[in-house]
Amino acid sequence: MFDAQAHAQASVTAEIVIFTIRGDRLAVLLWRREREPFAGCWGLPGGRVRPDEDLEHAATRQLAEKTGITGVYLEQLYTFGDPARDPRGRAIAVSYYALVPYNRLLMARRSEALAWHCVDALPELAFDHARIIALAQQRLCAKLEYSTIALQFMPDKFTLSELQVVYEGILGEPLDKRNFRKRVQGLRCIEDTGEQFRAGNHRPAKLFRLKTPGRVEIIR
Amino acid sequence: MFDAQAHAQASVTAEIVIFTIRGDRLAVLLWRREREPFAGCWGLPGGRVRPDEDLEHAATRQLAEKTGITGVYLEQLYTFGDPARDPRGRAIAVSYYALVPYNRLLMARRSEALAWHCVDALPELAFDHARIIALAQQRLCAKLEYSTIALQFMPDKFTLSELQVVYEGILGEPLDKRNFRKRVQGLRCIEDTGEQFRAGNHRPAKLFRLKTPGRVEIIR
DNA sequence: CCAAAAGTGTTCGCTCTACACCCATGG
DNA sequence: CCATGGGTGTAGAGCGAACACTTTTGG
Repeated sequence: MFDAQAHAQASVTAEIVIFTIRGDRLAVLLWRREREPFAGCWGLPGGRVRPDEDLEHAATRQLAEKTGITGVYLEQLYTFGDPARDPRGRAIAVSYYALVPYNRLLMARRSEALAWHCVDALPELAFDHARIIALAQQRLCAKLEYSTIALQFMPDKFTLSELQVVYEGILGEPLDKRNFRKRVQGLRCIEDTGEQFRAGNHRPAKLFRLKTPGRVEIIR
Repeated sequence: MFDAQAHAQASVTAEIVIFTIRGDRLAVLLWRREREPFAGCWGLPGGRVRPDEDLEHAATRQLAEKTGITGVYLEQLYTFGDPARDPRGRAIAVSYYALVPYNRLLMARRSEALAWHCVDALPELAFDHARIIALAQQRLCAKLEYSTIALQFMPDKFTLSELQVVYEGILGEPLDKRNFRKRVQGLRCIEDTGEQFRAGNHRPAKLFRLKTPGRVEIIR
């Protein structure tokens, strides 16, 4: 192993920014800390990377252990290593972000300590987690423009109006319905299921599905 | 400090992919390893992050110590943490990439152990460094499209033809001269110095400079 | 028949692309 | 005067933005 004297070894954690669309707004799943430091404060779900574990595996595991969520889109975001970011000592945070379909808000592992917070009304956050969330939001917003990442928020079947709400929730601005439909149908990533969705006193909507569910395409 | 028993602490290194344009091709600066593992093999310049040092500081320092290069564009790339990536034990590599103007190929710290290698003719590389370089190249190529990052390869004064060679070297394909000039001048990031550059039996070229040297703009 | 959301095409302006010739200089 | 790279404009195509009415359903 390495010589621990010459260079202090660091604690490495995986921290996960878990996004969903709640109602019509982008939200993140936060975890209320019980222990010091920042006891009682909200922070990102996350924890130590195990000695023989890949970083992405650690992120997937933290996601599953803390929230019960599995099988969702996950991508590495950035690594934070300011020596002062953790008062206990040197801690490297490898951050990830995950996108959760909005029909999975009911978590397997319900907990008082977990709650969704709208990104434009966040509480005080532990460590540098506010900065991590801000960066994740920025990245997500940028990826909307040149990839099909937003489709990862959708359940198995969804309507085009629902998809439009997702785009609008992330971008924070309204989109033109006709142009939006032309664009997403032009991506050739979704297909009509033939089924319809009735919801109220109005014309039913066609239900669509992803052609290749897990896949995120780079476009343009 | 953290409990070192419960979770083994990891060695954290900063590894730097240093790009330049040599001739008309994209090249990376590699370092011939003297010690095991991978002795005699080429690898990325890099080394341990110090106990009280920010990650970006570590990358800047490694760059300066190993190559003498300072004051260049540097950006975090990705963090690699496969438990098997270093045969000595757990090692987290926070990778960065740097862009060096091509008139700085003469390094302050010349060394037999350092050499530029064209990205499409790389030798066998230590650890997972081939993968790191491939990712850096992909990122650089993507950033050409939506930012002014290529200007970071330019010296204080440069001609539009030189700039075009840089774009072509990164993209690996020829560009139309007139369209290229229209595009880069439309960015409003460079200005005519009024000076000229004479180089041979032909019309001299106008010299341009960056309006705001360190700045990289996101475009489109 | 009324309210509510679903669904659908066309026009215009702009941007991107393709393309060829004259200019300034050194030898 | 010849060779060499520097410098310049225009036309056509494709793409994105703006914009309003008809359809289907439940009550």
